[in-house]
Amino acid sequence: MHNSKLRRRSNCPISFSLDLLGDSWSLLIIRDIIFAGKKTFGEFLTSDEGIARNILSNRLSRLETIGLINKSPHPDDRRKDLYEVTEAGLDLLPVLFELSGWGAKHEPETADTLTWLTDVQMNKDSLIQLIRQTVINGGSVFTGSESVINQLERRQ
Amino acid sequence: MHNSKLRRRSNCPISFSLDLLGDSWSLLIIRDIIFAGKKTFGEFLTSDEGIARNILSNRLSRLETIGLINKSPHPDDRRKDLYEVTEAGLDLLPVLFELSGWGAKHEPETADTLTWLTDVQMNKDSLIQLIRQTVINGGSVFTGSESVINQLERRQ
DNA sequence: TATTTTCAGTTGCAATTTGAAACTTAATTT
DNA sequence: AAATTAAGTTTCAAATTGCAACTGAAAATA
Repeated sequence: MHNSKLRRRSNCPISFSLDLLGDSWSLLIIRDIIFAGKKTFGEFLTSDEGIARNILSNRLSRLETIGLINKSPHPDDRRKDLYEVTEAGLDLLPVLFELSGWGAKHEPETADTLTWLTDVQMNKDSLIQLIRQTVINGGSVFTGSESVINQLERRQ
Repeated sequence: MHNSKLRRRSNCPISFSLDLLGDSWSLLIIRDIIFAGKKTFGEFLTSDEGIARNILSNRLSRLETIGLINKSPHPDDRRKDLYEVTEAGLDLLPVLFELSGWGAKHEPETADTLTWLTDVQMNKDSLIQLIRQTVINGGSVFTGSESVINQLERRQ
């Protein structure tokens, strides 16, 4: 609820980003939306990392306050809400890619998930643009018929 | 000392990176070394964000355990140690740049610090390579006579 | 319609982490 | 020899985390 930790520690942009995102869950939620197409509380709960319900609740409202995600009523089920990433949230794509690249390089066991990316013969900016458009249109990188991977396969 | 939190939550490379770096201090230490040329405990303490001594101590030993920094005796003062970034730590440069870019975009007040970067007419990979070499040689981005900014100025 | 199940979130509580300040020990400076 | 500086450690209160049980509303089932 009341949102704590809104004080900027310094005027450094890296520090500012970490003020908002410097914990081990926030970016995973953004990842889940963009890559796995997750949209509801229950879907976030099922991720491998096993976030606790109260932490999830806290992070979702914080991300909403910050303006990285939007919450809206689910059209088909009034118990649920729909969480979607904003443009500002999509601006984190390069951060996610670099974190992913670093992790995959330094713990190769984790690299399987995204070999597709390094395989893709595509300008990085174009790829990011494609992902943005896909997600804006309700899709995601990995899931759904209009997933980014499907689109890329179709193009080949 | 005993280093807790070494269990990987999942096989996702982003999650893995956050297992190691998902807090609000670790990346700031790497930033201080690379950008501000800080090398000693006392220098890290003076950063604007105001890290506490015990947290700093904890993070330095963790970063060393992970292999992102090296610790060695200070040649001129046996009370001090010298902390230097490793190649794996330098691999975080793209992450730092993207976090910086995101922060500067979404909180323009923090952008002053790095306008120099956006101004630089230089291939991004080349810039990163220049920074790596500079830091490997004991320099940093902003400080010292062989700083990256000095080198860039000389080139113009 | 009545009952059961599902869903999102909250609450309570123990364990861990954080943060500030005082303290320790060794080395350097005066 | 005495005072100062440096890197950490210790102590303790406050905040955060994580787990499990609970709640209330809506949906599904019988």
